[in-house]
Amino acid sequence: MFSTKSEYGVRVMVELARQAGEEPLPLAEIAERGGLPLAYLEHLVARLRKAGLVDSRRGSRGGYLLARSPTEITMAEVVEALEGSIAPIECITEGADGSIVCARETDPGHVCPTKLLWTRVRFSIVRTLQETTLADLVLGPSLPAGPLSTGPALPSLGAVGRAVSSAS
Amino acid sequence: MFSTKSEYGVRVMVELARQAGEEPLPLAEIAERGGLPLAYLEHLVARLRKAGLVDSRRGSRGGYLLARSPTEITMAEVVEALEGSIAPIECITEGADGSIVCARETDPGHVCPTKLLWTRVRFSIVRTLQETTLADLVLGPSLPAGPLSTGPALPSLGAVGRAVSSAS
DNA sequence: TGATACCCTAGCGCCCAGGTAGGTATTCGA
DNA sequence: TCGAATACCTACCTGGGCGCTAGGGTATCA
Repeated sequence: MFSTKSEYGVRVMVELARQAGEEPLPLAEIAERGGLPLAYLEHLVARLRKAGLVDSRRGSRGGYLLARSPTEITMAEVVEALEGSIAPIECITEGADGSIVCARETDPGHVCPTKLLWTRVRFSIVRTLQETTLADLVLGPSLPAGPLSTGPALPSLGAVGRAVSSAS
Repeated sequence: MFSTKSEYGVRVMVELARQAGEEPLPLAEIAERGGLPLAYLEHLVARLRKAGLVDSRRGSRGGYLLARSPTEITMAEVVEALEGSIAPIECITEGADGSIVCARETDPGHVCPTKLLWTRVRFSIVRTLQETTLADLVLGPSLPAGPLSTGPALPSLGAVGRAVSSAS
């Protein structure tokens, strides 16, 4: 699924959001708070900057700031900046015109029977990422266990064969 | 994202669904039709069999059949059987009781600010996989662009929140 | 009795996520 | 004016896992 690029990158954004309106936050500070490797964060924050999600101030007393209000930054932007693109499976990509392209449908006339599935999955992921803003994460625990948050139940999943084997 | 295990495995299931009710379908036949490596498919179909999704007949004139009707087989079952678990990111797993566990929340009291995001994403993926049955893929293009399909529109946030909360 | 097909275990190569290293450029405070 | 602090850049390394192969064994049918 999503790599640690997204995991770390989102954490960086959350830290910056908590700093909002104040002085720029040095990356070393973020790395220390989260126990994350500084040198690696530099790569990630570079992507965020090129995507226009954060601004930077060089030199002493420098650091990073959000380029916009947390309410105007969606997780879709953040994750796409970090991962490069959002695709549930390799054979599915988004064309320049926004259409979904399946690598298995090279020769026209042959329809990929699984395209419907991956298109649906991709759509639901993108929609969720677009509907979640940075502000949602910062407000975080204040939410009284929101509709999508930590609820224990995934009702029918338990009925789905043996429930997740990897987690103990 | 999902690996080719899911990609190939779902294709195998679709081929079996198309054969439904008839004689068992040899794996070599499936491999040839899809241009997929036979020896690799054997690993995948073994998982599907252990998950109770397909039945097998050994010997000459043998092969594989669906264990149930295509309408009763969800993609959540198929993907979970193939991938082992469904998690958008490594630090998120599903506990035995169905609750979502975040590896970053080891010490109690410390709340992971990104858990909300990954929980939402995971939930939307699982829901989509559960709502899509094997029959949907076999019928394929006959569907008039269902609610989750390729439509460009992005509905409002509130709608999804409530829809999901009712499911739990 | 052979041919067909499922079934199991072991192992291998390549790619890349994840991280390190070392340098340069810019800004601030004293 | 200097040096500390910080962003910014390029190159490199490394382990693990995905995707696949190899080579058997075992059940069933003609």
